[in-house]
Amino acid sequence: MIAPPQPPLERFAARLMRRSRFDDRDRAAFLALPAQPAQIRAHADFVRLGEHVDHACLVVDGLVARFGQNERGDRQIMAVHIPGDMPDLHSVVMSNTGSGLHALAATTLLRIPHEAIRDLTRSRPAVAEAFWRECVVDAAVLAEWVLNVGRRRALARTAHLLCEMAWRYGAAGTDRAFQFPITQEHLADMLALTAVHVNRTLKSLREDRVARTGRSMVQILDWDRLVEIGEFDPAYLEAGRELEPEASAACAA
Amino acid sequence: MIAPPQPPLERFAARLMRRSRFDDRDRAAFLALPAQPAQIRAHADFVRLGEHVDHACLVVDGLVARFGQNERGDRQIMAVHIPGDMPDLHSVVMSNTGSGLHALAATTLLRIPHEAIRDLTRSRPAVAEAFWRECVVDAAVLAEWVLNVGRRRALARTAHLLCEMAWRYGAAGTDRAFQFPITQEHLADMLALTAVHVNRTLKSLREDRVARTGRSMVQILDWDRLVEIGEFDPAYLEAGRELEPEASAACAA
DNA sequence: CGCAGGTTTGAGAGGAGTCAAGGGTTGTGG
DNA sequence: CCACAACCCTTGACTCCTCTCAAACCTGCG
Repeated sequence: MIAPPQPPLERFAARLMRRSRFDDRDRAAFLALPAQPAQIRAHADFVRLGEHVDHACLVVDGLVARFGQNERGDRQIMAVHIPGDMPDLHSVVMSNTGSGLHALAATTLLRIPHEAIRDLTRSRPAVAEAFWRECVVDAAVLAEWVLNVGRRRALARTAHLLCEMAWRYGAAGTDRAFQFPITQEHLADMLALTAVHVNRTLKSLREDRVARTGRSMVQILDWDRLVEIGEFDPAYLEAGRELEPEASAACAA
Repeated sequence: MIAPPQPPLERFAARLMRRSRFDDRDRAAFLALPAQPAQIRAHADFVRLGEHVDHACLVVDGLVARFGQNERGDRQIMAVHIPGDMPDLHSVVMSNTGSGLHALAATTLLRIPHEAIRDLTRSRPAVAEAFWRECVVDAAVLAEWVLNVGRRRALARTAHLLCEMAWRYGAAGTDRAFQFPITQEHLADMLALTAVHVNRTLKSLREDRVARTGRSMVQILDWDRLVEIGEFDPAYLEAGRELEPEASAACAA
């Protein structure tokens, strides 16, 4: 069941190689990974809470959230994954994580069997290290979320999230915009606020001409102020990038 | 600079092998890791915020917190590490994490150079996978902390933390106790509360005869109620343990 | 056109923060 | 062995950020 190299896998390989060094054989072995495409409709939970999975997925297009919930059913989104991310790469070495995956928008995935990934990492140490590093970068984002949710007020917290997403989409800067098709309810689940309070917070950012959020877009009107309000420092997102130190330092505050 | 096998490393090897499979050569290579002991006094930051490190540490004795802080200087503890843990194993593949390490109590460490760990993982895939898995387990705890801080009230949040620590110390159960030498200030930094509110919350647990906290000990008076209040489910702590499914399931709620 | 889902706004309640003071413990030095 | 200092814990009163409940308003779509 070896599939021919697919463009999304090529893109992910390129992404991995920004942070980790692959030789030609690593790259070839990686691209030989079997992968099965899947379409997920918006607002579907495609991995339920606590479910065991035997494959990891790569986001080709769309937006995916990893979530948990308390006993009252209040959801908490713990991570957001954009195209090029693998939301549950961790499941390769720990198959039951107790969290679920939800499509925030219509999403295209590539499913890759755990078994194939394990075989690959056992034969190619550089690939194993790259996957390890991806998981560690995800954990660094998670750590920043603990800080954000725990020690920042609603306004700073919201601004910080917008900064993070803008940065990850490569859209950091004044008068830039990016696709972010989520409801205020979903934002609330990311920020550990209520939808009502998210609404008021976004209103404040809008009225102060800092950022404007719409149905499916976020427009940044004043990047510097957004960074200042959100206490944003992209170091935690860039830390894995020893390989191209010069890249994307241009739009920093 | 190869050191003779040290007891703490032996203990950590045993711990790794609960979750990951090592053969004799993996184990021998692991035990040959060079390690330098270090004593840290209580309440010292031994890795400052944003500092680059060239070694990872193993907690031999004591208690270590990984922390971040907002611009006001409010600290947020993102992880607590007990003897046998490696608080910054992630730094092997991502050397600048933007968080610091703090000794919550007098602590003995073993420092292991990144270079040695990298050499080991490149030659022994099983060890690389074990380290990857350890990082993923840490990330699972981190994800649970996002949920805890984001979606649980002070009482539940505090109870959940006590449950987690009891479980990790192997002291889960009614009328059991464990060493946990931290101040209410430190608890507040873990729970994203103020010390004053932590105090009131602990008072409530004490008065309801659920748990009693002292200077250096936590006594659990009613494990079942503590689990119920904290909505605690140890699945996220046990998920990495495919190798000994029967172990420590006895004290569950 | 009308419905469903999402957004916006208001009013009131409540959980946690802030400020401040007093009381305990622990450790140290005289 | 006592005394003191430092640190931590405890409690009260008040404030304020965020939640809750509720209603009205969009807006895209069947």
